[in-house]
Amino acid sequence: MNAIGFEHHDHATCIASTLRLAEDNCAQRGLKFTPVRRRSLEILLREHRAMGAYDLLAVLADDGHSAQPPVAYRALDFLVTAGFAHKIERLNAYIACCHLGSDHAPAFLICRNCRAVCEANASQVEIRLDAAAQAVGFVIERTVVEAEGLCPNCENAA
Amino acid sequence: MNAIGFEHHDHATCIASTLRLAEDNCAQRGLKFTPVRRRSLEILLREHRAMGAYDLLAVLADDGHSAQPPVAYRALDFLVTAGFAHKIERLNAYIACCHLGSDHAPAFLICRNCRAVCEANASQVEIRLDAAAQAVGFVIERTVVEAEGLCPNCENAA
DNA sequence: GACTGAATGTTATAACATATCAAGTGCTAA
DNA sequence: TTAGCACTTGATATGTTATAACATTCAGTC
Repeated sequence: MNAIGFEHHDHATCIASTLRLAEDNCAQRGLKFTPVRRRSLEILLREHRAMGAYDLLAVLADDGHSAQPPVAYRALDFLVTAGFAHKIERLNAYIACCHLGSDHAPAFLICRNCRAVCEANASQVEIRLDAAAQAVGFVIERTVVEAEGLCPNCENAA
Repeated sequence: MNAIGFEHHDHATCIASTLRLAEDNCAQRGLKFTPVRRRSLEILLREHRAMGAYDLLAVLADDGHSAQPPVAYRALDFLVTAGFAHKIERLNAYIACCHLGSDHAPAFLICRNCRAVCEANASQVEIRLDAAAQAVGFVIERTVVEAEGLCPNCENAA
């Protein structure tokens, strides 16, 4: 399991390359990467932390887009379904995917202080859970793994 | 990892014994197991599935209790904090704990069709996640593990 | 141009959760 | 015994998250 998320990086490049990846991915799969969807992903990437649907909506509104809730929820639904973003259930918030392109089982480390979110790989966790599920005849379709605590920055500050 | 939840059992006994356990537990720890709190746990135990706060509230109201949201949320907060119930983040709902008394890391198998919830033990999952977190300097305080899919009953019905 | 299906616009409302302040309850220590 | 304190409950209001429902637009295709 590896984890990326609390350290700094070249953000402008990261945004641009991820958007391009998403574009290609949509082209391949015949999905429509419309302006609102593209812009929504860009906003999530720029923030690089969990955003509520209404946070996203506010930014979209500043852009001059229609500012009704369904606009944000539809865009988020598209991004999540396409695998470009994840929902953080614990926060009722959304975050751009760090591993776009690779089929993966995400796990999240969520700082309860600053809301920073780090996406890790949970494939091993999932395998383990899957075995337990099979034992009782349960068929897993999706798994949520979210750990809440303190990130290195907040831990040190405390 | 073991899992209890989709099979039948002696429900009346299960409710009574769990309530007694909770009572004893509160006495030991100096917590107040007030009527609303006791009744809330009893309702959750009786349902034996994830209930929304407003579902609980409706039942409390039928009892003649005050029917304002804070009543339900306070009771649920007490039960969750005391370890007598868990919140299912995926459903924004609450369920009575199956392993009352034992300090445990819960994992849930959630049926997307009938909302049945099975509580499993996720201690091994947690150990694994904890190792990954330490690698990036993250301190885990609580872990949410929720798998969504189809329970045996719904799987067979489909 | 007319049909079709997907995406978007718009209004309204459902569902989930908390802030705040007032009032009651039970303990304890002067 | 009663004054003070901590905690619980009552009540009102409001904040936050999410979706239902229906109208409209738009791109692709026949």
